Amino acid sequence: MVPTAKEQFMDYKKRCENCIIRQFNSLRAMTKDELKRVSDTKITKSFRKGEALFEEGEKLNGVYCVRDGVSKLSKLSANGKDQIVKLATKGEVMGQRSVIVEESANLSAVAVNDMEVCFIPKEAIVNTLQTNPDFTYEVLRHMAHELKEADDVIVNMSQKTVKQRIAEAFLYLKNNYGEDNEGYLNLTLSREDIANVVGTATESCIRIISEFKKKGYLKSSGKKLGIADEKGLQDLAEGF
Amino acid sequence: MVPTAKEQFMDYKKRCENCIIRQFNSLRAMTKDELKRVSDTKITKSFRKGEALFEEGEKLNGVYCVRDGVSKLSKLSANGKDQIVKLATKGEVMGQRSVIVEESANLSAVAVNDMEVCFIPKEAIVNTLQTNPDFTYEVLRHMAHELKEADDVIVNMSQKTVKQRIAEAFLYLKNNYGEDNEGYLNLTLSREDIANVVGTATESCIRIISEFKKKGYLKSSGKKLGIADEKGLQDLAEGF
DNA sequence: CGTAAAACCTGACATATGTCATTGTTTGCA
DNA sequence: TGCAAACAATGACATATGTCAGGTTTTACG
Repeated sequence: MVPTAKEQFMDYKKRCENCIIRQFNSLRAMTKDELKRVSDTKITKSFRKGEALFEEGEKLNGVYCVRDGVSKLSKLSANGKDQIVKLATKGEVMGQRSVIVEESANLSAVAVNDMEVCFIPKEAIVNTLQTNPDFTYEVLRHMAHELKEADDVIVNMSQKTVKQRIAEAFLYLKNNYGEDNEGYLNLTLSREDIANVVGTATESCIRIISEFKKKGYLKSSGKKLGIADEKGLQDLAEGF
Repeated sequence: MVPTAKEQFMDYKKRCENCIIRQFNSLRAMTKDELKRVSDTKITKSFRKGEALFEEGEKLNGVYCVRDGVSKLSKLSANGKDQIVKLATKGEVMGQRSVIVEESANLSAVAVNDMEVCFIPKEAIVNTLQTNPDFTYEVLRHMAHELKEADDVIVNMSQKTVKQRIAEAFLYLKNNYGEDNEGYLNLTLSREDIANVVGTATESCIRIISEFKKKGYLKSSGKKLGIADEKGLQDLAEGF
């Protein structure tokens, strides 16, 4: 009945109070007690590449905190195409918005690669929102930041050409997910996913990537892609 | 020295506590005392059509609460075109985001028609955010709603054709600003503004509006435009 | 009232982008 | 290991949209 040292250590690591991830999101504004409550109700889940964490229109009973892997948040448009609105990575919390306004999910979340996430039932969140103003304020600041980013995306989507947006997408991937020691991007998205991020047809996306490779902006090795001429891509994204 | 009855009435109307507008925004979550403080520091300002309330990049020292008129919130893109991200009407508060995250404004606000607004210095807002959780939560809910709308705009912008977006824009104008008793839209935007809302060239916008008139979706009388076939426009916007 | 500026309109044309069809290439899995 | 399914690539073509250039009409204002 007495837990072994190893068991104790595993338990320790699984507690939200000790989770490093939390430092990167609004949960850092929670008190020890609140975190304890969250930790007691949370469920760790795994998703394989391609699996959906939740679907557009679904009622969410909690939020998802990403421990590992990347998820795409997308919405199906009337013409049958998926538009990827955002990528969520380690440390990010998905589904906050829906839980706060008590609406069903506006976006679907699908794993881009294998993921490990913590599902936190909404009671713990709503409860804290009602009692801890610091937490509420932190969430508010975060949402304000997301809103700004969304506005910027709107401007890019409507004013930049597909070529510019694809160039930007690659710069984004490098800046947010980094590259390996040979200069290839750590996060590899399919051409279709990239097309869905920038809002274009897959074929157009493929063509432009090929062109970028030919012109020396991008390099490839097997399935991996890398940025060969960052300055060039930046100029392109700016419209030169 | 003793105020007349009329003066007293005017004073009464000018107080935030008695302002009907407030019912439509987060300020309704403020306490009597907080509203009193806001009312004591607020400044009523008028702007004529075309004047800027504030510009992108400017440090905002407060928020703007719209009492009358409409403002366009836009951002200049690299190619020199203005993208209108949002229209703000009676009851809406502009600049909240910037004040909350203490950043300079991400968008410019320009009066679409003559406006009357209340400028509320940020101290009153920040103060209330720190002391009144209900208010913070209300602002949070509002921002969450705006974020959802922004995500939807992203999807529309990247997946719908210009024609669909223009059709949508007119439906939006009707639903949000209504029409007069002859069926003409209450809010008249220039073709250029409409083009900047849907993210297209002014000429393309003009051409499509002409086409809509020819096909009987829209009607016009002088400068005013009206919706002649709502169902038709809806079908068009959906992609039929 | 008259004039300049702004707004609106239209045509001709170039270009970007989407669509469809086909083929080659990689991947995952039995 | 080999095969089917997913992914990537490419050509041919249609179409949507932007650009430039030149008009007309409306509006603002001295």
